[in-house]
Amino acid sequence: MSQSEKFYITTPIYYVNDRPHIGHLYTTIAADVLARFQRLRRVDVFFLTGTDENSQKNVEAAAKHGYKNIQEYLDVMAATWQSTFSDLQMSNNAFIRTTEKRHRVAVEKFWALVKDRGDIYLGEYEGMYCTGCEGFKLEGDLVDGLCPLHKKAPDKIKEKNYFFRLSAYRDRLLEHIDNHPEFIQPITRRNEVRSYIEKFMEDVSISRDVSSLRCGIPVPGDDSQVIYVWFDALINYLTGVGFGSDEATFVRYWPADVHLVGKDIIKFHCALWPAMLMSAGLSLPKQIFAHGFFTIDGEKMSKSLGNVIDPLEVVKKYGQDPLRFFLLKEITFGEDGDFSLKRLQDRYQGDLGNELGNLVHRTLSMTEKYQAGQVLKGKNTNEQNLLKDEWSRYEQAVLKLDFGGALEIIWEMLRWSNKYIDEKKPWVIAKEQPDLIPEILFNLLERLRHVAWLLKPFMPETSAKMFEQLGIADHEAQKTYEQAQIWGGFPENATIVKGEPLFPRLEE
RNA sequence: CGCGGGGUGGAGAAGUGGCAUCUCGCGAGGCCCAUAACCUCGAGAUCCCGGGUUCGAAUCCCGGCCCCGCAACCA
Repeated sequence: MSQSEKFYITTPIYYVNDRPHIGHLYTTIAADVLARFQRLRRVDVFFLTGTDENSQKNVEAAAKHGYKNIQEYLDVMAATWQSTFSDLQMSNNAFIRTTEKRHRVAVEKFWALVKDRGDIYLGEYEGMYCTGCEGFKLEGDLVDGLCPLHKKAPDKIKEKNYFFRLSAYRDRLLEHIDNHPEFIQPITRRNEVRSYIEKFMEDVSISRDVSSLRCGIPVPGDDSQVIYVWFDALINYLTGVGFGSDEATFVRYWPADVHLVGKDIIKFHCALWPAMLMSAGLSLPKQIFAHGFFTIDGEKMSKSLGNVIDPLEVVKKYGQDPLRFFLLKEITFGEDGDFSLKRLQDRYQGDLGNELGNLVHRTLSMTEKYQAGQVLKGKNTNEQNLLKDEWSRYEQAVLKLDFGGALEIIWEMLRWSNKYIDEKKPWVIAKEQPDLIPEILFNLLERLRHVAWLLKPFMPETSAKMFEQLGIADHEAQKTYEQAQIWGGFPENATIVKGEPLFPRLEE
């Protein structure tokens, strides 16, 4: 927990063939929470996200949107993604685009390392190519030997490609996975990857004929070939921290502490990528954590169904914190789940409005009413630490990426407070034993101070508002993570600023 | 036998060898500081089915049934 400790976290880089939807935000928000949590602990964080621009998909999207110049389209879309993330106050330190010069330099450097190792060879890629799909098909894709989409037989095509000797790393990969249980999480993904490596993994083609691909980084020394998108894309994690351009930064942050990915791309991240790194003689990321996918009201999210949710629309109505809260509380991180605006509404009103917002509001109201807004310490105030092990349980949950569990601990604290008010009945005490009021209110306010701290990574706006309303924003900003945890740290004679309820009821 | 996820009170989920948990909803009561918010109590579950292992299974094993992803935009 010092500045010498570092934490490097990444999200996948996203295709820019469309605008960001709620699923992209899910991954990015999770990474943002971890980044903010580590910063809270004063760890030196590097949080990277970005866009994958050397993809045929993007070329097609550019054409569809009427762009003649692909780069122009990529620039517009990359800007859209960046502004969406910044509108949602993602705290990434950098945003990588794979069409940047520095990335090309990094990829070339990486290619050379792998080539020097002897892991790149020229081979022949033989496949069934459907001209309708403009893509290769596998046996299993075909129905009666025909492309199910275009109802015609694919052409057999032979193409010269460069191959990466992936299979040579089978044993080393399995050994690494077995010796590092934390490497692939959750466990179910580890098993999945393990069996893939053991039974199916083969050498992979890592280039394409330039004539069939109108984008990408040329193979060094062979302009007739373009580097395959995944081989190029994975290297972004190196480029982002300076590989090939800023050695000091690279040495500082690599290897990554966590690659956050969706469950669809684990094979690339857990097999291909580590093997590439082994080949290049670089160290492996410490962990790859795969989250699940969610459906929308029980149905798969898809453009054709028209149920794709624009995060900006949700944020416009509820604010970004409720969205963050919902995604991380409602859906167990690492498993599949379901997103529903109805349940988002329920949680907004229940968990946020009633349990949290109303608690803050009623506590502040009583402080105003009984103590003219002043925070006082009662005689016994500091002698009873009313916290147990919330901070350490919370910390352990976040480190396991059990976001729901971490939030649950905070909500236990809120329920404790609501119950405490009910049992203590300050409105009675105020009349009968007014000298006991300061202690009761202090216990409530102090607990809210802790809650505001714990909410910081999850709901940064709400946390900031709470500190403001409690009248301790400046005071708390001076504290270290360790100081914040000490019971009784609420400054005496602070003046609360009641303000508006945190999560006002919304018209349906 | 392509790969994977899942089936837990009315709804949504957690739990993955030891008294079945949480949220919402429902019923009854309490409270009046508060955003008709808060607190308490209650009803409601053959933990998909059938075998097995075990002192003990929602949890492990075997066999079924059913749902859902991936192979087509899509984290």
